[in-house]
Amino acid sequence: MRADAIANRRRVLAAAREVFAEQGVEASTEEIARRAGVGAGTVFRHFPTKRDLVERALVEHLDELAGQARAAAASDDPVVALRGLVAEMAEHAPTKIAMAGHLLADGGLEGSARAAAERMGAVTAEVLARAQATGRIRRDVGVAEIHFLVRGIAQAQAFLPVGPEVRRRAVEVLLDGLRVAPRP
Amino acid sequence: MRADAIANRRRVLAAAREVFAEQGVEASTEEIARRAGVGAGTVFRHFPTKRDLVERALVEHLDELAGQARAAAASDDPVVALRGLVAEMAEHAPTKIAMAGHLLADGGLEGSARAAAERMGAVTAEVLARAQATGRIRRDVGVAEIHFLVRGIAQAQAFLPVGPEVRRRAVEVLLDGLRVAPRP
DNA sequence: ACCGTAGCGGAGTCGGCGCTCCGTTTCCAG
DNA sequence: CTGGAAACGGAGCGCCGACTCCGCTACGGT
Repeated sequence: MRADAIANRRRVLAAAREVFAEQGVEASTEEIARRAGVGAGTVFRHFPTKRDLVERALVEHLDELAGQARAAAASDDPVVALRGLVAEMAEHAPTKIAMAGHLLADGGLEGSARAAAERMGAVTAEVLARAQATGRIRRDVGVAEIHFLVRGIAQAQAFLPVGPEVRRRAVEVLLDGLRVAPRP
Repeated sequence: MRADAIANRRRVLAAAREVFAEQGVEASTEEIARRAGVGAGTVFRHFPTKRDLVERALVEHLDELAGQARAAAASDDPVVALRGLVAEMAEHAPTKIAMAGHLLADGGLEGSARAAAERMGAVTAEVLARAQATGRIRRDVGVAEIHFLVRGIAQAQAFLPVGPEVRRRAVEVLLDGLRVAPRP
């Protein structure tokens, strides 16, 4: 592969992530081409369908998130790690969610996207298990519930942007709900 | 207005709600016309733009929800009423959310849709205030946080359908988080 | 430096959807 | 019953976005 082709591919992917974050997955391919400084043809040569482009962008997003989560998992207090993971996901997930939604609406997650999602799930599972081992986090929730709740928070902001305090308090409520609850 | 026109209008609106619930707001107007057993022209005579159709469907949805919420508010225990409201919203809101999202992406909520949303907010505020008055629900959350969290749960299911137990547990976590929390 | 070819650009094609137009049908007042 | 207005149906228009095609550009091995 020629050097300029590699560079262009990278620029297209970067532009796509930018545009998807700003305008959602509905953004036109031409806008991405413009942002990347290439022609539409070039975009389609590197990513034959829009789905391929979204999929690749999602994989990069997920892997970055998983990386951050692994870093958070290194924290001494597993409960703090869980809090950090949830807060991080809640803040940065909206774009990712939109992309996953687009793929799901178009044949379901497949191949690399599914693999990346599973890597992410594995990290979450590890952090959650360690937090539960301290006895301070309720044991009747699993990765599914965590992802569900976080996906919710992320999604909710994507639709109707909301002040950072509201989001913070919402995350707080979620985290309190995850503690081992006193049954009144 | 002629009798058949009134009947057709109702059939179109009913079909629209059905189709939006099944396929999302992206569904084509023609599908709605087919389902209603009328021509495309008829749909557009009653609802000059797709936006009008979505808006009208959303208002009906919101008012039904508000009605259910008012019924729940009549419960003896205000905390039970809050639980009922949250559970109800979480289960039936996905379609509503999608419609609101579509309107927002196209100029924001306006007129009747905004009014209906405010009616819904008023009911939520009342239920929440009464629950907080018992001293069992934390006072640092407002309607914004409640709607935010519920919107999240609704949204999350719309994207990636999830078993009813997962949703139930998620709602449970949310509700536990809303209690006055012991600070460990 | 040279030239074969990988790669590029962007005008053009195709399909889908919102919306319009008008000849035809249906309702109902007199 | 009947005339005229109200309402209907669905072919057609215009636009937009995904994707293709091909003449041109410029990279890089020799």
